[in-house]
Amino acid sequence: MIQVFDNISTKNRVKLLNTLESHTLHFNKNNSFLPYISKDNIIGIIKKGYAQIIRTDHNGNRTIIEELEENDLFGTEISSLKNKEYDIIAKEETEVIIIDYNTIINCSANNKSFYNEFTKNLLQIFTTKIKEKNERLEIITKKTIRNKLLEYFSIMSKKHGSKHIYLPFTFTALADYLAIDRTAMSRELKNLKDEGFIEIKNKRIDLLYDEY
Amino acid sequence: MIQVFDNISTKNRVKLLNTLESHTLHFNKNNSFLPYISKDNIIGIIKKGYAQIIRTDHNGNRTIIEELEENDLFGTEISSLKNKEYDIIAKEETEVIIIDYNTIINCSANNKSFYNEFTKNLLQIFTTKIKEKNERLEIITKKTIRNKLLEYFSIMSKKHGSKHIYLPFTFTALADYLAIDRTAMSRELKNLKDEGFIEIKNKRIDLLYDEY
DNA sequence: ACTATCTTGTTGTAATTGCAACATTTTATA
DNA sequence: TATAAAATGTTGCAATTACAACAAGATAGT
Repeated sequence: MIQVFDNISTKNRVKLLNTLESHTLHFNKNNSFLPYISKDNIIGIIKKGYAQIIRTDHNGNRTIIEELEENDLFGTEISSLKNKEYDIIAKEETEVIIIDYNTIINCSANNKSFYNEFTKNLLQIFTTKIKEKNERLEIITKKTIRNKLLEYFSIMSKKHGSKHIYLPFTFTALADYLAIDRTAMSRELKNLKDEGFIEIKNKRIDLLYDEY
Repeated sequence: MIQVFDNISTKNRVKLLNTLESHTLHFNKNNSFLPYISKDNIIGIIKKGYAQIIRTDHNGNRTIIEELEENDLFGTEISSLKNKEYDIIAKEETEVIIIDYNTIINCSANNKSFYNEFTKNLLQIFTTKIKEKNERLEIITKKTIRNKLLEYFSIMSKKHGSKHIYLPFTFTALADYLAIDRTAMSRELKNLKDEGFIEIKNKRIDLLYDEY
């Protein structure tokens, strides 16, 4: 997977960050980014450390929306950043690079290769993000829990070319991803097992059918 | 809203399209694009005309996913293009520019301003797309029809700074957008009216509450 | 202006789902 | 390793929702 600074030398990275008038913030464990990010239209890059985008709904339930590791990018969920439900929390000592999105767009460094590499990298990262969101929409727009699960299985199965699906996260997180109640999902998974469509061993789901 | 060829002169546009080894396809009314697009990893631009991305579900119900007008872009819903449920249909005489996505990324025209403008335009278009998808996810992940509607109203209201919302499409299309049954939505809209939360006049919805 | 097609509103009903409450197990962390 | 926190599985039940089947109104195409 492409990352923001791919094909940009360490030396040029410094030049790039100067050109883009970036600044770096430091956060200690469990500190929130948001109070220190004034503008909404920014891109953040995790320079070092590890953070999480957290959402707290009106019932007080907290969900991890995204895990941010070194070189990961945040801020494209732009409409979300000013949304009071969201917060970004450093889970360890973390350094963050903040760049004004308008500077990226209006910057006149078109003749610098490091700048053009950077925008190309962004382009690819964004393309991937769009694909991921399409995928999730594809799944969530199915009307029943069963069909959401089957669509999810189908996509995962195609992606890895296998009928053995290894859940990349917990079942609780899967329910969040599918935007359904965890216990209702649990019930439906049991139904699928009982009807002989799937088998579940820990985080591995085996598909026992050919097509759906 | 930014378009793909903004800030690129007609002359440079020709150079750009050569550099990117693009080719142009012509379609008559009601013709499908897909049989003529071999690769999956492409970007299409509507040069002239008008087309629709259509989805046909397993029940045979057809939904318009997106309307494509001059200079509009398709193909970022990349995972969708090879999905058999989807089709793109010319609704009138239409010309389409096809560009291999890999050519855009691997192209070595970094020194050409028209190329850099183009990638910057793409960047902005993609950012907008990501925002739109986030917005929809934000809405669809709400658990009840009522909350989906209220979230939609809230976003539309903020976006236009008004409590008068003008539906940009039909109620049928709104139900599709929210991924809910149309008649169930209709019932819930009636409830919201009866409880004094909203008023509806044609395609205009007035919000009678302050916050939700 | 006529006709076919699309949109909208309504209602009954069965099926699906969210929620609450709980017991267990697993995983983190002091 | 002890203890707290998070994940999992289960079940009953009330609330929500999809679906089917209409009727009536609006819109578009010829």
